[in-house]
Amino acid sequence: MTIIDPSAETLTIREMCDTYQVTARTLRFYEAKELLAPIRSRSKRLYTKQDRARLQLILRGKRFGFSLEDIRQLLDMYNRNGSNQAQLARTFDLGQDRLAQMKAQAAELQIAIAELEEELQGASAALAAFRAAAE
Amino acid sequence: MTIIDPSAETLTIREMCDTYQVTARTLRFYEAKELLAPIRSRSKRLYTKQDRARLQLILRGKRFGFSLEDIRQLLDMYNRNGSNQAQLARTFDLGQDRLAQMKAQAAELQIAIAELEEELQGASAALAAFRAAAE
DNA sequence: CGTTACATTTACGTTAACGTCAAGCACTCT
DNA sequence: AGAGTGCTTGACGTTAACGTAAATGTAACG
Repeated sequence: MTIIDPSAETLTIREMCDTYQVTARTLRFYEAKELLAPIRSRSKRLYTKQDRARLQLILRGKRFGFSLEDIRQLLDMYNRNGSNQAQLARTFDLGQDRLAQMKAQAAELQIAIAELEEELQGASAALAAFRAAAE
Repeated sequence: MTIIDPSAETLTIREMCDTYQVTARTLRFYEAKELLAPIRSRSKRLYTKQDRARLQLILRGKRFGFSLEDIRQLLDMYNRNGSNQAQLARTFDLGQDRLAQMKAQAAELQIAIAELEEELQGASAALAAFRAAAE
């Protein structure tokens, strides 16, 4: 028999919005894209702990510029959804590719940071000269 | 005979496309957005060495997810366009902010890389188990 | 039972960064 | 002169990730 679990730590859509700084539209949009699947209590959405974990992963993915479609596929891996070997192998490969991309991006980013710092050195010197002249 | 224009320090739009792997539409689009300003030889665009340098900066900026509008502002800094102190100071601040953002992004990226690597460890182990069972 | 306060669905609007025609010059070769 | 090619300027189309508005539902409060 299925117990309804009164201690259900579920959040309403509004509580989710406040907690994670997203709009209700965003949550429904993610659901439409099959990134989330909250339970429904008579036409209302209820977000479980798993839903919240998924949302956090989604938001983290977005911070790195991954598309929602990318994220949807990555979520499968994080969930070890790959119940069969072929599926698991595919998501594994996908993760490998992504990892390589991220490392490349990190390397480029380091270079860009160094270059920008150098630029700012020059700008800083120019500013100092200006201020000295304004004396 | 066709003169090859020995002093040709300029490239046509097509040569630019081939050299930098962008479409003509893209180059015209950047021009409309005031990121580029090639000279015109009787209704035709000619790209100078400076134009090419700018394009390279644009493309590099894009690789890091900067918007074209962001890039347009950064170009001002790279060009030391800030002929007056106020302008220079503003672009300098803009660069500072950008640098901070990039460093934060780099830090987050490192964390994400570590996490993803860990995930892949698990997935790899699961795959190995599968293959062993298939023996 | 009416009002207030959110929820939900449906659907059109928005922005960025181009893609994709369409129609017309301007050459150059034949 | 005619044909072909490349370049030009519109101008509408496209995708992602939501925003925003309208119409409707429902739950709790007094």
